Amino acid sequence: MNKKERIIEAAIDIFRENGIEKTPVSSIVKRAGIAQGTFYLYFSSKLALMPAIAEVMVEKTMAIVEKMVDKDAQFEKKIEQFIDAIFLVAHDYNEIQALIYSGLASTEHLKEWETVYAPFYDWVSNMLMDAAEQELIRSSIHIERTSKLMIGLVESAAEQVYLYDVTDENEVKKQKEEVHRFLLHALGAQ
Amino acid sequence: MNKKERIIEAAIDIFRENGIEKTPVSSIVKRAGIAQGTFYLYFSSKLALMPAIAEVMVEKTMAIVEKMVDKDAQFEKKIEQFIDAIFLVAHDYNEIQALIYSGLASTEHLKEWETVYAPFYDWVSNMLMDAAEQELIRSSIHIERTSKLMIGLVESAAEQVYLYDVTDENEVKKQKEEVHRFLLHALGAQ
Amino acid sequence: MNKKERIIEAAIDIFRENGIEKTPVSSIVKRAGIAQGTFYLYFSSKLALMPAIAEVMVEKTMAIVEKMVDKDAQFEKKIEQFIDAIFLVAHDYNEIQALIYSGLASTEHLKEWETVYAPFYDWVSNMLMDAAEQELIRSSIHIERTSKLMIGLVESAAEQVYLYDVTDENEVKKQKEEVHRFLLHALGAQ
Amino acid sequence: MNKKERIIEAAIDIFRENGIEKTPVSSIVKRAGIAQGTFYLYFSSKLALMPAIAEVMVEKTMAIVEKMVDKDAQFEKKIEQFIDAIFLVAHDYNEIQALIYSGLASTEHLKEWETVYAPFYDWVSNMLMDAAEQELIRSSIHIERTSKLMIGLVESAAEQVYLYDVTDENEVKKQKEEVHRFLLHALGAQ
DNA sequence: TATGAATGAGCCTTCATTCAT
DNA sequence: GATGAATGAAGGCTCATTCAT
Repeated sequence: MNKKERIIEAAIDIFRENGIEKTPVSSIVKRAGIAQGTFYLYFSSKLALMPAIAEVMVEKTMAIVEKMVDKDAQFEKKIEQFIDAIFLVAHDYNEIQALIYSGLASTEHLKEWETVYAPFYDWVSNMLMDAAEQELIRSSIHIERTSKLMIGLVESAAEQVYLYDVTDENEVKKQKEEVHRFLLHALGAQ
Repeated sequence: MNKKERIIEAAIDIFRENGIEKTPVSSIVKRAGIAQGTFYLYFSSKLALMPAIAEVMVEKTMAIVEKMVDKDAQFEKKIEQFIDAIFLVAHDYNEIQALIYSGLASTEHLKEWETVYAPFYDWVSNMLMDAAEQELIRSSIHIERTSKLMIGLVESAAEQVYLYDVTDENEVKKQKEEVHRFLLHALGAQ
Repeated sequence: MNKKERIIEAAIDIFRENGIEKTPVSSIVKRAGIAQGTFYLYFSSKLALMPAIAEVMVEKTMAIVEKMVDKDAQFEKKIEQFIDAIFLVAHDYNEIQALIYSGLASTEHLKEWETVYAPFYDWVSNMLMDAAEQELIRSSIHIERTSKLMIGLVESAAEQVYLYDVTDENEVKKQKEEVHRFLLHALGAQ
Repeated sequence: MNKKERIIEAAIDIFRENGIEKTPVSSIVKRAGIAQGTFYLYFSSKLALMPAIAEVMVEKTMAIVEKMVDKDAQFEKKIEQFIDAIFLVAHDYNEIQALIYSGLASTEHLKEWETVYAPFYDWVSNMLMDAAEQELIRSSIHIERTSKLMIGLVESAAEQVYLYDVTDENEVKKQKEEVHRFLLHALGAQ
């Protein structure tokens, strides 16, 4: 693995453990096994790391979603699998997820983040579009807007569960079911 | 206004302007018009300020929501007003909101935050309960869980709009309408 | 002695030993017997120290000049004493002198430096004016300009001697005499 | 042009723009169009570059002086042209000049610098010697010493003008005239 | 209670220099 | 000779916190 990737992976790891603001560059480079100065060969500043991390996080998220959602399943099932996937990501990348959506990172990179997120929004949009063509969801839906609402809903639901160290699996299951029902009704799925 | 309140108000003001991590205690006390050392008479550390801020923020949020949502309006209208209120709060307290939900503040205070948020969840729960009693929403709803989902949905929708400096009022209006439709369907409102 | 003065004196001392660019703030504060952070209570940056140092240096220079130049001596004698004084200062504050005239310090403070130097220029101007009134020097002299030339001449002469670690006292004496003759002729002194 | 020369020229250029201490080796090599490591094939350190620069600077200075001072002109005219030349150099190479005379560069290379400057001192000495032989200047002059005084005088006069961003051409002209008169009298030129 | 000068640990960043290719 | 990625020591500066008054 090249140095740049090692920096990003190391940063994600430590950010998950200690939070972002509390993580000095020195920790990142130590974990990455490189010298302090090397960091700045690849990123102009600590902040410039963020878009790269967001990108990797989106890739990870999409990989999990694509793996868990069965292309050929029924729509209801797909939604269930989608929820499972998002909850899994939220569970594993609690801190990072929070960062990415919180906008706490410098506003200078916000524009880049939209670009970075585009593929994920597109993926959900496509799923909705298929459903719309098959008339499985209500016709009044604006696909792009709704795809974002859907992602926001499920992610915030997952965060609510995991942010407070919920370890009761049953509680998680019930939350997922509630989201599932909520979402299916929202989409007007029969 | 006593010193403690002045500290909190000053902190909220500057956090909105400069972000939280970039706001030193020295700025807060300057704005509050007190001495540096005085801060520590009221808060044991900079971090200990956060729950107090969250509390005030929730109070502000509830004040706005209660003011904007007409108790006697029809359910659909109430939902619309609720969305308007949350969007307004998100617009004015972008950065703070982000903090509160992101859990970026020390995990030590997370428990307190749940307590702090309780009244807001209760308020929404009550609104849903009324609607449930009048059979205005589907019976399969779990009130408490759904109240959180609802808040999460609307807040994330608002953030998606305001995070990226959207100034196009028409765009905001469309987003609100989409959320409205989405939410009414989710609740099974006739 | 208060902290600000201690910083300035410490800085002058270490600058003389190690040069300016090679002196870290940490050395200055250690010598001054204060904490690193305290430095920044009195000077906004390392560079902001320079005008204060220049001021102290000018004060030191003027103190020596005023002490060594006998108000009631004859003009020729006064010039001799003036040269002695400048050579003494140059000998003791080699490095600092170099700094002050080299303009290596940030151009941002150059304007302040002119102000700082003003009293020294004035002092020499007054000496020349007295001589002019008594018709001891040529009438074609522009007092202000010439006072600066005179200072520049003597200081550069002293630097030429001391910059290269000249320890031969006889050599120094001859240089002084040459400057004396050069200067008296330049001024058209009879 | 070979690499060594390219390094020197590049260094002089950037030093003039940004100052010496603020110029990293990386900038020099970039401007010179060579690799970072290549620098150290020609100079053992950044500091070792200084004598080479001084040498080139002296060459440039002498080239300008020799070009501007008319060998066959009258002595008074020659002095005027000499002053013009030094002012021109000071104007163009402000920062570098300062370095060279300030001794701020490592004292380890000071000896070399004297050698480097020798030809310039010799040139002025020769001019004075010619004048002395023709009895155009006072006989009490010690040629070598006076040549250095003369250079010191004119350069400090030029620095005083250009250090403070004087752009008023008339002011510069007056300063030159004052120096001219001052110097002619100092030399006892009829 | 209130003050605010003082502290000093710790962070981000720069940059001269090295060395494997 | 030439390269340029990598190094890591060092420096300027910030800021939460303390404490004598």
